[in-house]
Amino acid sequence: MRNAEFDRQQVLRSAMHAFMHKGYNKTSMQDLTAATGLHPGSIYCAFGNKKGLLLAAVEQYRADRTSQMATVFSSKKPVLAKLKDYLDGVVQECLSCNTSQSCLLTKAITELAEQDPEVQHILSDHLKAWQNSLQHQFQAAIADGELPKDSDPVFLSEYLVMGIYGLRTFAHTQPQPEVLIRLAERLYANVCT
Amino acid sequence: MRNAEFDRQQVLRSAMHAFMHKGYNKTSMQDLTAATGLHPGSIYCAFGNKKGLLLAAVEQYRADRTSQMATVFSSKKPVLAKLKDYLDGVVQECLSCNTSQSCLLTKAITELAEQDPEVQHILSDHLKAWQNSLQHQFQAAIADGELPKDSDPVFLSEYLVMGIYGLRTFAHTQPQPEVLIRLAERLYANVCT
DNA sequence: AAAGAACTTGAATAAACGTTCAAAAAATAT
DNA sequence: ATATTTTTTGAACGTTTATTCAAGTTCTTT
Repeated sequence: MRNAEFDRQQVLRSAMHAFMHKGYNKTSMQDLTAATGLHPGSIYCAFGNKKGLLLAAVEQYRADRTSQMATVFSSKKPVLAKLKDYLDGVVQECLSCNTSQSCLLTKAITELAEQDPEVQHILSDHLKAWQNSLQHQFQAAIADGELPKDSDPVFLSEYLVMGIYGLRTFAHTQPQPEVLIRLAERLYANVCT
Repeated sequence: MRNAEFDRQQVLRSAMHAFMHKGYNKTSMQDLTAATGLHPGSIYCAFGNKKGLLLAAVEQYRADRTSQMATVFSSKKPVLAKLKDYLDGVVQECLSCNTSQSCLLTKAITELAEQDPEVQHILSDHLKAWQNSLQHQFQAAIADGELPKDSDPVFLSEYLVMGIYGLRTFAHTQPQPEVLIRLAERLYANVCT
Protein backbone atom coordinates (compact mmCIF):
# COMPACT_ATOMS: atom_id res chain seq x y z
CA MET A 1 0.00 0.00 0.00
CA ARG A 2 1.11 3.52 -0.69
CA ASN A 3 -0.62 6.87 -0.41
CA ALA A 4 -0.80 9.47 -3.14
CA GLU A 5 1.89 12.12 -2.83
CA PHE A 6 -0.22 15.08 -3.72
CA ASP A 7 -2.56 17.08 -1.49
CA ARG A 8 -5.99 16.35 -2.89
CA GLN A 9 -7.61 19.57 -1.67
CA GLN A 10 -4.80 21.67 -3.05
CA VAL A 11 -4.97 19.92 -6.41
CA LEU A 12 -8.75 20.37 -6.59
CA ARG A 13 -8.55 24.05 -5.70
CA SER A 14 -5.96 24.57 -8.44
CA ALA A 15 -8.11 22.76 -10.97
CA MET A 16 -11.14 24.71 -9.74
CA HIS A 17 -9.42 28.03 -10.41
CA ALA A 18 -8.23 26.86 -13.82
CA PHE A 19 -11.79 25.90 -14.76
CA MET A 20 -13.21 29.17 -13.42
CA HIS A 21 -10.59 31.15 -15.29
CA LYS A 22 -10.80 29.57 -18.74
CA GLY A 23 -14.01 27.55 -18.65
CA TYR A 24 -14.21 23.80 -19.00
CA ASN A 25 -13.66 23.39 -22.72
CA LYS A 26 -10.82 25.88 -23.02
CA THR A 27 -8.94 24.44 -20.06
CA SER A 28 -6.71 21.83 -21.66
CA MET A 29 -5.17 18.88 -19.88
CA GLN A 30 -1.90 20.70 -20.39
CA ASP A 31 -3.32 23.65 -18.44
CA LEU A 32 -4.48 21.27 -15.75
CA THR A 33 -1.14 19.50 -15.41
CA ALA A 34 0.51 22.91 -15.15
CA ALA A 35 -2.01 24.18 -12.60
CA THR A 36 -2.05 21.10 -10.40
CA GLY A 37 1.55 19.99 -10.80
CA LEU A 38 0.29 16.50 -11.56
CA HIS A 39 1.24 14.53 -14.64
CA PRO A 40 -1.52 13.29 -16.97
CA GLY A 41 -1.24 9.72 -15.72
CA SER A 42 -1.75 10.78 -12.11
CA ILE A 43 -4.84 12.79 -12.98
CA TYR A 44 -6.36 9.90 -14.89
CA CYS A 45 -5.47 7.52 -12.10
CA ALA A 46 -7.06 9.68 -9.43
CA PHE A 47 -10.05 11.18 -11.26
CA GLY A 48 -10.71 8.99 -14.28
CA ASN A 49 -10.77 11.72 -16.89
CA LYS A 50 -11.14 15.45 -17.41
CA LYS A 51 -14.83 15.43 -16.58
CA GLY A 52 -14.10 13.47 -13.40
CA LEU A 53 -11.65 16.15 -12.36
CA LEU A 54 -14.26 18.83 -13.02
CA LEU A 55 -16.82 17.03 -10.89
CA ALA A 56 -14.30 16.55 -8.08
CA ALA A 57 -13.40 20.25 -8.30
CA VAL A 58 -17.09 21.17 -8.22
CA GLU A 59 -17.53 19.06 -5.10
CA GLN A 60 -14.62 20.86 -3.46
CA TYR A 61 -16.09 24.19 -4.50
CA ARG A 62 -19.41 23.29 -2.92
CA ALA A 63 -17.70 22.22 0.30
CA ASP A 64 -15.69 25.44 0.45
CA ARG A 65 -18.78 27.56 -0.14
CA THR A 66 -20.81 25.68 2.39
CA SER A 67 -18.30 26.21 5.16
CA GLN A 68 -17.91 29.84 4.15
CA MET A 69 -21.67 30.34 4.43
CA ALA A 70 -21.71 28.52 7.75
CA THR A 71 -19.17 30.99 9.07
CA VAL A 72 -21.25 34.00 8.07
CA PHE A 73 -24.48 32.58 9.45
CA SER A 74 -23.02 31.27 12.69
CA SER A 75 -22.79 34.84 13.96
CA LYS A 76 -25.12 35.92 16.76
CA LYS A 77 -26.48 38.88 14.84
CA PRO A 78 -30.10 39.09 13.71
CA VAL A 79 -30.77 36.90 10.70
CA LEU A 80 -31.44 39.79 8.33
CA ALA A 81 -28.15 41.41 9.32
CA LYS A 82 -26.40 38.16 8.48
CA LEU A 83 -28.15 38.02 5.12
CA LYS A 84 -26.92 41.55 4.46
CA ASP A 85 -23.39 40.50 5.41
CA TYR A 86 -23.63 37.57 3.06
CA LEU A 87 -24.82 39.75 0.20
CA ASP A 88 -22.03 42.24 0.86
CA GLY A 89 -19.61 39.32 0.63
CA VAL A 90 -20.97 38.45 -2.79
CA VAL A 91 -20.46 42.02 -3.96
CA GLN A 92 -16.92 42.07 -2.60
CA GLU A 93 -16.23 38.87 -4.45
CA CYS A 94 -17.51 40.38 -7.69
CA LEU A 95 -15.21 43.34 -7.15
CA SER A 96 -12.09 41.76 -5.74
CA CYS A 97 -11.60 39.33 -8.57
CA ASN A 98 -8.79 40.61 -10.71
CA THR A 99 -10.49 38.68 -13.45
CA SER A 100 -14.13 38.01 -14.07
CA GLN A 101 -14.28 35.21 -11.54
CA SER A 102 -17.85 34.13 -11.60
CA CYS A 103 -19.29 31.26 -9.65
CA LEU A 104 -17.93 27.93 -10.89
CA LEU A 105 -21.37 26.37 -10.75
CA THR A 106 -23.18 28.93 -12.89
CA LYS A 107 -20.24 29.29 -15.25
CA ALA A 108 -20.11 25.55 -15.82
CA ILE A 109 -23.87 25.15 -16.11
CA THR A 110 -24.05 27.88 -18.73
CA GLU A 111 -21.21 26.39 -20.73
CA LEU A 112 -22.12 22.72 -20.43
CA ALA A 113 -25.92 22.95 -20.49
CA GLU A 114 -26.34 21.20 -23.81
CA GLN A 115 -23.05 19.37 -23.80
CA ASP A 116 -23.52 17.11 -20.81
CA PRO A 117 -26.87 16.47 -19.11
CA GLU A 118 -25.23 14.57 -16.25
CA VAL A 119 -23.03 17.51 -15.29
CA GLN A 120 -25.97 19.86 -15.69
CA HIS A 121 -28.02 17.78 -13.30
CA ILE A 122 -25.29 17.70 -10.66
CA LEU A 123 -24.74 21.44 -10.92
CA SER A 124 -28.47 22.15 -10.72
CA ASP A 125 -28.66 20.08 -7.55
CA HIS A 126 -25.83 22.03 -5.96
CA LEU A 127 -27.40 25.34 -6.85
CA LYS A 128 -30.74 24.15 -5.50
CA ALA A 129 -29.06 23.15 -2.24
CA TRP A 130 -27.54 26.61 -1.99
CA GLN A 131 -30.94 28.19 -2.55
CA ASN A 132 -32.32 25.86 0.08
CA SER A 133 -29.90 27.00 2.73
CA LEU A 134 -30.86 30.61 2.02
CA GLN A 135 -34.48 29.57 2.34
CA HIS A 136 -33.74 28.21 5.83
CA GLN A 137 -32.35 31.59 6.80
CA PHE A 138 -35.55 33.28 5.67
CA GLN A 139 -37.54 30.77 7.69
CA ALA A 140 -35.43 31.63 10.72
CA ALA A 141 -36.01 35.34 10.11
CA ILE A 142 -39.74 34.76 9.99
CA ALA A 143 -39.65 32.65 13.13
CA ASP A 144 -37.68 35.38 14.88
CA GLY A 145 -40.21 38.01 13.88
CA GLU A 146 -37.76 39.87 11.66
CA LEU A 147 -40.04 39.31 8.69
CA PRO A 148 -43.86 39.23 8.58
CA LYS A 149 -45.40 35.87 9.48
CA ASP A 150 -47.04 35.61 6.06
CA SER A 151 -43.76 35.96 4.14
CA ASP A 152 -43.01 33.18 1.65
CA PRO A 153 -39.48 31.90 2.36
CA VAL A 154 -39.42 29.87 -0.86
CA PHE A 155 -40.18 32.87 -2.99
CA LEU A 156 -37.80 35.12 -1.08
CA SER A 157 -34.91 32.71 -1.57
CA GLU A 158 -35.74 32.35 -5.26
CA TYR A 159 -35.76 36.10 -5.70
CA LEU A 160 -32.50 36.56 -3.81
CA VAL A 161 -30.83 33.82 -5.83
CA MET A 162 -32.07 35.43 -9.03
CA GLY A 163 -30.66 38.74 -7.86
CA ILE A 164 -27.26 37.26 -7.05
CA TYR A 165 -27.09 35.55 -10.44
CA GLY A 166 -27.91 38.87 -12.04
CA LEU A 167 -25.42 40.78 -9.93
CA ARG A 168 -22.61 38.44 -10.96
CA THR A 169 -23.42 38.71 -14.65
CA PHE A 170 -23.80 42.47 -14.35
CA ALA A 171 -20.37 42.70 -12.75
CA HIS A 172 -18.90 41.10 -15.86
CA THR A 173 -19.76 44.14 -17.92
CA GLN A 174 -19.81 46.99 -15.37
CA PRO A 175 -17.66 46.23 -12.35
CA GLN A 176 -17.88 49.68 -10.77
CA PRO A 177 -18.13 49.38 -6.97
CA GLU A 178 -20.70 52.16 -6.49
CA VAL A 179 -23.04 50.61 -9.04
CA LEU A 180 -22.83 47.09 -7.68
CA ILE A 181 -23.18 48.21 -4.08
CA ARG A 182 -26.25 50.26 -4.94
CA LEU A 183 -27.81 47.34 -6.79
CA ALA A 184 -27.12 44.98 -3.88
CA GLU A 185 -28.66 47.41 -1.42
CA ARG A 186 -31.82 47.70 -3.44
CA LEU A 187 -31.95 43.94 -3.86
CA TYR A 188 -31.69 43.52 -0.10
CA ALA A 189 -34.38 46.12 0.46
CA ASN A 190 -36.69 44.45 -2.05
CA VAL A 191 -36.29 41.10 -0.33
CA CYS A 192 -36.04 41.96 3.36
CA THR A 193 -38.37 44.88 3.95
CA MET B 1 -17.50 40.59 -60.82
CA ARG B 2 -19.63 37.98 -59.15
CA ASN B 3 -21.84 38.03 -56.08
CA ALA B 4 -21.75 35.52 -53.29
CA GLU B 5 -24.34 32.82 -53.68
CA PHE B 6 -25.39 32.47 -50.08
CA ASP B 7 -27.88 34.59 -48.13
CA ARG B 8 -25.77 36.42 -45.59
CA GLN B 9 -28.54 36.93 -43.02
CA GLN B 10 -29.57 33.31 -43.21
CA VAL B 11 -25.98 32.14 -42.79
CA LEU B 12 -25.46 34.43 -39.82
CA ARG B 13 -28.66 33.31 -38.11
CA SER B 14 -27.61 29.68 -38.54
CA ALA B 15 -24.17 30.40 -37.09
CA MET B 16 -25.81 32.39 -34.28
CA HIS B 17 -27.95 29.45 -33.26
CA ALA B 18 -25.00 27.08 -33.43
CA PHE B 19 -23.00 29.37 -31.13
CA MET B 20 -25.92 29.80 -28.73
CA HIS B 21 -26.49 26.07 -28.64
CA LYS B 22 -22.96 24.79 -28.06
CA GLY B 23 -21.01 27.87 -27.06
CA TYR B 24 -18.12 29.34 -29.02
CA ASN B 25 -15.36 26.91 -28.18
CA LYS B 26 -17.41 23.77 -28.56
CA THR B 27 -18.85 24.85 -31.91
CA SER B 28 -16.36 23.41 -34.39
CA MET B 29 -15.84 24.62 -37.92
CA GLN B 30 -17.39 21.33 -38.93
CA ASP B 31 -20.51 22.26 -36.96
CA LEU B 32 -20.52 25.65 -38.64
CA THR B 33 -20.16 24.29 -42.16
CA ALA B 34 -23.02 21.89 -41.41
CA ALA B 35 -25.19 24.65 -39.90
CA THR B 36 -24.57 27.25 -42.57
CA GLY B 37 -24.20 24.99 -45.58
CA LEU B 38 -21.02 26.86 -46.48
CA HIS B 39 -17.69 25.17 -47.11
CA PRO B 40 -14.71 26.16 -44.97
CA GLY B 41 -13.13 28.19 -47.77
CA SER B 42 -16.27 30.27 -48.21
CA ILE B 43 -16.48 31.04 -44.52
CA TYR B 44 -12.86 32.12 -44.40
CA CYS B 45 -13.32 34.17 -47.55
CA ALA B 46 -16.39 35.95 -46.21
CA PHE B 47 -15.58 36.32 -42.49
CA GLY B 48 -11.82 35.85 -42.15
CA ASN B 49 -11.90 33.21 -39.44
CA LYS B 50 -14.05 31.62 -36.78
CA LYS B 51 -13.91 34.66 -34.53
CA GLY B 52 -14.90 36.87 -37.46
CA LEU B 53 -17.96 34.71 -37.99
CA LEU B 54 -18.85 35.01 -34.31
CA LEU B 55 -18.61 38.79 -34.43
CA ALA B 56 -20.72 38.95 -37.58
CA ALA B 57 -23.29 36.66 -35.94
CA VAL B 58 -23.28 38.86 -32.84
CA GLU B 59 -23.91 41.89 -35.01
CA GLN B 60 -26.86 40.12 -36.62
CA TYR B 61 -28.15 39.14 -33.18
CA ARG B 62 -28.00 42.74 -32.03
CA ALA B 63 -29.83 43.94 -35.12
CA ASP B 64 -32.55 41.31 -34.67
CA ARG B 65 -33.01 42.19 -31.00
CA THR B 66 -33.06 45.90 -31.69
CA SER B 67 -35.86 45.61 -34.22
CA GLN B 68 -37.73 43.23 -31.92
CA MET B 69 -37.54 45.78 -29.09
CA ALA B 70 -38.60 48.54 -31.44
CA THR B 71 -41.71 46.56 -32.27
CA VAL B 72 -42.69 46.16 -28.62
CA PHE B 73 -42.05 49.79 -27.74
CA SER B 74 -43.69 51.27 -30.83
CA SER B 75 -47.07 50.40 -29.32
CA LYS B 76 -49.32 53.23 -28.16
CA LYS B 77 -49.76 51.79 -24.68
CA PRO B 78 -48.41 53.54 -21.57
CA VAL B 79 -44.65 53.10 -21.24
CA LEU B 80 -44.86 50.95 -18.12
CA ALA B 81 -47.30 48.60 -19.82
CA LYS B 82 -44.83 48.23 -22.67
CA LEU B 83 -42.05 47.47 -20.20
CA LYS B 84 -44.24 44.78 -18.70
CA ASP B 85 -44.88 43.36 -22.18
CA TYR B 86 -41.17 43.33 -22.84
CA LEU B 87 -40.45 41.53 -19.58
CA ASP B 88 -43.19 39.00 -20.30
CA GLY B 89 -41.50 38.39 -23.63
CA VAL B 90 -38.23 37.63 -21.87
CA VAL B 91 -39.97 35.11 -19.63
CA GLN B 92 -41.66 33.47 -22.60
CA GLU B 93 -38.28 33.20 -24.27
CA CYS B 94 -36.81 31.53 -21.20
CA LEU B 95 -39.68 29.05 -21.24
CA SER B 96 -40.19 28.41 -24.92
CA CYS B 97 -36.63 27.43 -25.62
CA ASN B 98 -36.57 23.66 -26.04
CA THR B 99 -32.98 23.98 -24.96
CA SER B 100 -31.40 26.38 -22.54
CA GLN B 101 -31.20 29.15 -25.08
CA SER B 102 -29.71 32.03 -23.21
CA CYS B 103 -28.82 35.36 -24.69
CA LEU B 104 -25.93 35.04 -27.13
CA LEU B 105 -24.27 38.14 -25.72
CA THR B 106 -24.18 37.05 -22.08
CA LYS B 107 -23.37 33.47 -22.99
CA ALA B 108 -20.41 34.58 -25.10
CA ILE B 109 -19.20 37.17 -22.59
CA THR B 110 -19.22 34.60 -19.80
CA GLU B 111 -17.36 32.07 -21.89
CA LEU B 112 -14.85 34.38 -23.57
CA ALA B 113 -14.24 36.87 -20.76
CA GLU B 114 -10.63 35.89 -20.20
CA GLN B 115 -10.02 34.37 -23.59
CA ASP B 116 -10.44 37.41 -25.78
CA PRO B 117 -10.54 40.99 -24.49
CA GLU B 118 -11.54 42.36 -27.90
CA VAL B 119 -14.68 40.21 -28.06
CA GLN B 120 -15.44 41.03 -24.44
CA HIS B 121 -15.28 44.73 -25.19
CA ILE B 122 -17.59 44.45 -28.18
CA LEU B 123 -20.10 42.38 -26.23
CA SER B 124 -20.01 44.76 -23.27
CA ASP B 125 -20.76 47.64 -25.62
CA HIS B 126 -23.76 45.85 -27.07
CA LEU B 127 -25.12 45.03 -23.62
CA LYS B 128 -24.58 48.62 -22.53
CA ALA B 129 -26.49 49.81 -25.59
CA TRP B 130 -29.36 47.51 -24.67
CA GLN B 131 -29.39 48.86 -21.13
CA ASN B 132 -29.35 52.34 -22.60
CA SER B 133 -32.45 51.80 -24.65
CA LEU B 134 -34.26 50.55 -21.55
CA GLN B 135 -33.05 53.66 -19.76
CA HIS B 136 -34.69 55.79 -22.46
CA GLN B 137 -37.97 54.03 -21.78
CA PHE B 138 -37.71 54.85 -18.09
CA GLN B 139 -37.00 58.46 -19.00
CA ALA B 140 -40.13 58.46 -21.14
CA ALA B 141 -42.15 56.97 -18.27
CA ILE B 142 -40.92 59.71 -15.95
CA ALA B 143 -41.68 62.41 -18.51
CA ASP B 144 -45.18 60.97 -18.94
CA GLY B 145 -45.78 61.04 -15.19
CA GLU B 146 -45.98 57.25 -14.94
CA LEU B 147 -43.08 57.26 -12.52
CA PRO B 148 -42.19 59.85 -9.85
CA LYS B 149 -40.21 62.84 -11.11
CA ASP B 150 -37.32 62.03 -8.79
CA SER B 151 -36.85 58.47 -10.13
CA ASP B 152 -33.37 57.62 -11.35
CA PRO B 153 -33.69 56.15 -14.86
CA VAL B 154 -30.06 55.03 -14.87
CA PHE B 155 -30.48 53.03 -11.70
CA LEU B 156 -33.83 51.61 -12.76
CA SER B 157 -32.39 50.34 -16.04
CA GLU B 158 -29.41 48.84 -14.22
CA TYR B 159 -31.69 47.04 -11.81
CA LEU B 160 -33.97 45.74 -14.53
CA VAL B 161 -31.00 44.50 -16.55
CA MET B 162 -29.62 42.78 -13.47
CA GLY B 163 -32.99 41.15 -12.92
CA ILE B 164 -33.21 39.91 -16.51
CA TYR B 165 -29.69 38.47 -16.33
CA GLY B 166 -30.70 36.70 -13.13
CA LEU B 167 -33.98 35.48 -14.56
CA ARG B 168 -32.20 33.89 -17.52
CA THR B 169 -29.65 32.12 -15.34
CA PHE B 170 -32.37 31.02 -12.95
CA ALA B 171 -34.31 29.52 -15.84
CA HIS B 172 -31.32 27.31 -16.60
CA THR B 173 -31.81 25.43 -13.35
CA GLN B 174 -35.53 25.80 -12.63
CA PRO B 175 -37.55 26.44 -15.77
CA GLN B 176 -40.98 26.10 -14.16
CA PRO B 177 -43.37 28.67 -15.68
CA GLU B 178 -45.13 29.59 -12.39
CA VAL B 179 -41.83 30.32 -10.68
CA LEU B 180 -40.40 32.44 -13.48
CA ILE B 181 -43.62 34.36 -13.97
CA ARG B 182 -43.83 35.13 -10.27
CA LEU B 183 -40.21 36.30 -10.21
CA ALA B 184 -40.74 38.52 -13.23
CA GLU B 185 -43.86 40.05 -11.68
CA ARG B 186 -42.02 40.92 -8.51
CA LEU B 187 -39.11 42.29 -10.50
CA TYR B 188 -41.50 44.53 -12.42
CA ALA B 189 -43.14 45.65 -9.19
CA ASN B 190 -39.80 46.43 -7.59
CA VAL B 191 -38.76 48.57 -10.53
CA CYS B 192 -41.97 50.23 -11.66
CA THR B 193 -43.94 51.00 -8.50
C1' DA C 1 16.62 -6.69 3.19
C1' DA C 2 13.69 -8.34 -0.05
C1' DA C 3 9.23 -8.51 -2.21
C1' DG C 4 5.15 -6.55 -3.62
C1' DA C 5 1.86 -3.12 -4.46
C1' DA C 6 0.69 1.52 -5.69
C1' DC C 7 1.80 5.73 -7.56
C1' DT C 8 4.52 8.65 -10.78
C1' DT C 9 6.48 9.66 -15.10
C1' DG C 10 6.31 11.48 -19.75
C1' DA C 11 6.53 9.96 -24.34
C1' DA C 12 3.26 8.10 -27.66
C1' DT C 13 -1.43 7.78 -29.82
C1' DA C 14 -5.28 8.68 -32.54
C1' DA C 15 -8.76 11.85 -33.26
C1' DA C 16 -10.38 16.52 -33.85
C1' DC C 17 -9.26 21.11 -34.38
C1' DG C 18 -8.84 25.74 -37.11
C1' DT C 19 -6.97 27.06 -41.27
C1' DT C 20 -5.04 27.09 -46.06
C1' DC C 21 -4.80 26.62 -50.98
C1' DA C 22 -4.84 25.19 -55.65
C1' DA C 23 -8.07 23.67 -58.80
C1' DA C 24 -12.93 23.89 -60.61
C1' DA C 25 -17.07 26.46 -61.50
C1' DA C 26 -19.80 30.40 -62.47
C1' DA C 27 -20.99 34.98 -63.39
C1' DT C 28 -20.01 39.33 -65.47
C1' DA C 29 -17.58 42.35 -68.90
C1' DT C 30 -15.72 42.84 -73.35
C1' DA D 1 -17.89 33.91 -77.70
C1' DT D 2 -13.99 34.89 -75.13
C1' DA D 3 -11.54 36.73 -71.33
C1' DT D 4 -11.45 38.00 -66.71
C1' DT D 5 -12.62 38.01 -62.14
C1' DT D 6 -14.61 36.09 -58.06
C1' DT D 7 -16.54 32.44 -55.52
C1' DT D 8 -16.87 27.68 -54.44
C1' DT D 9 -14.98 23.37 -53.45
C1' DG D 10 -12.98 19.91 -50.47
C1' DA D 11 -8.80 17.63 -49.68
C1' DA D 12 -4.66 18.46 -47.07
C1' DC D 13 -1.82 20.76 -43.39
C1' DG D 14 0.20 21.32 -39.04
C1' DT D 15 -1.49 21.86 -34.20
C1' DT D 16 -3.61 20.74 -30.33
C1' DT D 17 -6.58 17.77 -28.00
C1' DA D 18 -7.83 14.06 -24.39
C1' DT D 19 -6.18 9.80 -23.24
C1' DT D 20 -3.19 5.65 -22.67
C1' DC D 21 0.49 2.72 -21.08
C1' DA D 22 4.76 0.55 -20.10
C1' DA D 23 8.66 1.60 -17.54
C1' DG D 24 10.54 3.73 -13.37
C1' DT D 25 10.13 5.04 -8.59
C1' DT D 26 8.72 4.91 -3.87
C1' DC D 27 6.50 3.32 -0.04
C1' DT D 28 4.79 -0.48 2.92
C1' DT D 29 4.83 -5.06 4.39
C1' DT D 30 7.12 -9.21 5.51
